Amino acid sequence: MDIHWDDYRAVLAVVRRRTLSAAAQELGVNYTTVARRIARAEAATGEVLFERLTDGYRPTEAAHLVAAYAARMESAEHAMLRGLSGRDARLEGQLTLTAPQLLIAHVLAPALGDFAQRHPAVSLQVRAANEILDLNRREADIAIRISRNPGDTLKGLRLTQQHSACFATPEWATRMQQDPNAPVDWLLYEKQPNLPDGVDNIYPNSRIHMRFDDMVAMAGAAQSGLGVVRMPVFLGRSLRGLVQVPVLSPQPYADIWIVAHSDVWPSARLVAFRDIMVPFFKQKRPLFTA
Amino acid sequence: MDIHWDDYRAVLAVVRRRTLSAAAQELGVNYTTVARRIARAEAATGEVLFERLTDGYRPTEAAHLVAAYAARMESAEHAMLRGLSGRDARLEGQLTLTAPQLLIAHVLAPALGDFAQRHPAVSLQVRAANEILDLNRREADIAIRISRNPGDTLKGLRLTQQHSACFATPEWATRMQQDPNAPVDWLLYEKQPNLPDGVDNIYPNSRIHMRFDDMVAMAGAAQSGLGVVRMPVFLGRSLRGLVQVPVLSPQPYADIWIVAHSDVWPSARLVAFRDIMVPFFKQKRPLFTA
DNA sequence: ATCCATACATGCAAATTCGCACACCAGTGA
DNA sequence: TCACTGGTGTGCGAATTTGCATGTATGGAT
Repeated sequence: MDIHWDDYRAVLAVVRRRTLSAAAQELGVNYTTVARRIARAEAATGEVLFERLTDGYRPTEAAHLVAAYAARMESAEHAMLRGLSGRDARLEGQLTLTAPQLLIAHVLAPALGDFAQRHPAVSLQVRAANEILDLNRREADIAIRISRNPGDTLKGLRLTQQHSACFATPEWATRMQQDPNAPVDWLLYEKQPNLPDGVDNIYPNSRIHMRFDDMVAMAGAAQSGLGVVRMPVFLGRSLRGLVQVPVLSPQPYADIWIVAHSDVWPSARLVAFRDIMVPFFKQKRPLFTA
Repeated sequence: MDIHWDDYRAVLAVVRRRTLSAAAQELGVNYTTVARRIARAEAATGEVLFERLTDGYRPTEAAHLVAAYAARMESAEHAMLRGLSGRDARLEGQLTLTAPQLLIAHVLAPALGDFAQRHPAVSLQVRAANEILDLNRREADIAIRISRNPGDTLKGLRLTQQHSACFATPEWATRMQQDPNAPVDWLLYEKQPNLPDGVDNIYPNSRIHMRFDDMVAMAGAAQSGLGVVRMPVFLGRSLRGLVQVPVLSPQPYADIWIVAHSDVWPSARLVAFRDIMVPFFKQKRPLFTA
């Protein structure tokens, strides 16, 4: 058996990324190295794994087979790393947190500072991602998420419930209070593409003014007076220049969870992190609810 | 991620074999290389994986964890290799067969010669093993086995049924025929440690003379006149100087199967091999049954 | 038509990895 | 006691692997 397991990994990377260069970037090596590993893998398996095209490597059926099993090997590796991480009793090294940008900026920051101060040997890496990172693949060790349930293979604690409400500049608020028939411009978030329930009844002249794929941008727009936004109350209350608009009562919003893969959940670093976050959110609860 | 997958493989090998040297042999590299890979794995995982003792490496708990997942990676690799092998349509390269020593020697040989002649580009490797090789791990591609069922994850065809009977030198046969009360010495095979059913009634002066763990040795003993042996009829009929002893009627014996892992089953080489073996055994069937 | 970005192939020098030789240690049997 | 076996650690030169620089091809934008 004269094949390196890392050669399988190269096949997997090229099947995924379709070019040597992209695969090389993924693997953190030079692309010529990837080319050579592919060549070795082909020699060892006795199969042609890729068609060399001018715009990339096109995987053959055999390469897909190899890649499928290499992916299994990779997920075994991830499971191993999670297992090692989970039984790690040291309060040192790295800890990667992912959380929504705005939650970090407006709520979490002091708690993170507290954690860093209490555990100076742990270097905290914060990934303020809009997308959901894959905790299986250890893109982060732990996540704070706004969602209805913690996730599938993940373990989680509910940090707090939340309400949402509608916010805008004081001018909008006054206008809406004085004349429900005045036109109301709404700013909508991509992921919640409809007007809040009941708005049409109370403000019949509502219109959808803009749609955003980004909360920060949308909040900025609201602050500039472009319209009314439904958002979690913690956010509306934290943003300078916004007030809650009347009439529409706050509604339940997705809860805030702290989640991690069950394998890494017991690690000392995560225990320490939760020990700070849970009381922190308990104390901050009024900020999140109406 | 700066760890080589082959380092995991080194950890697995050392956990299995307990010494660097043995692991190195398993991996086909120098033992110093294994030592260095272990060191790298420890650096990468941040865990102490082995206690360096004077008589070997003693795995820590962390090493067992790593090894467990590395074993998963290994079995994924084996599955991959089986998959590649199974879709291989070429009638060239290597084909490893395992079968019981005596079956090869006394029955199979001409069929193997036939195969080699018809498919000269396939180099047939024969492993006449007494133990059962692991087809999952590709210790052989295909096996001919004497057993009651083909096996668990394996696919198989029944080549023939079999009978067993009792054989000895003609002297024994004559003596037993003339005087059922004469003492009869039996040679027993380790795996069938009791006298054949009914023997005590017919030959009340039977005694267990010797036990063997090896069929070849036992057959040789029978040929030298040391006693009576129950064996498959094909074997008794093939061995010079033995005759079937009277009175005891032939009994059903475990069937002969040709088995392979279902992944490799469809490969051209295995198809070709079965295409020779199946008719061969059909034609030879009288040899196996009473 | 030309330029540019992006892809792969290849030759060569640098860096890394590997195997060998030797040193050392512990246990075992003569 | 002493040789011997079977284990590990280390230094050094050889072999392998890697990265860089350069060359070539192709498709799209100007």
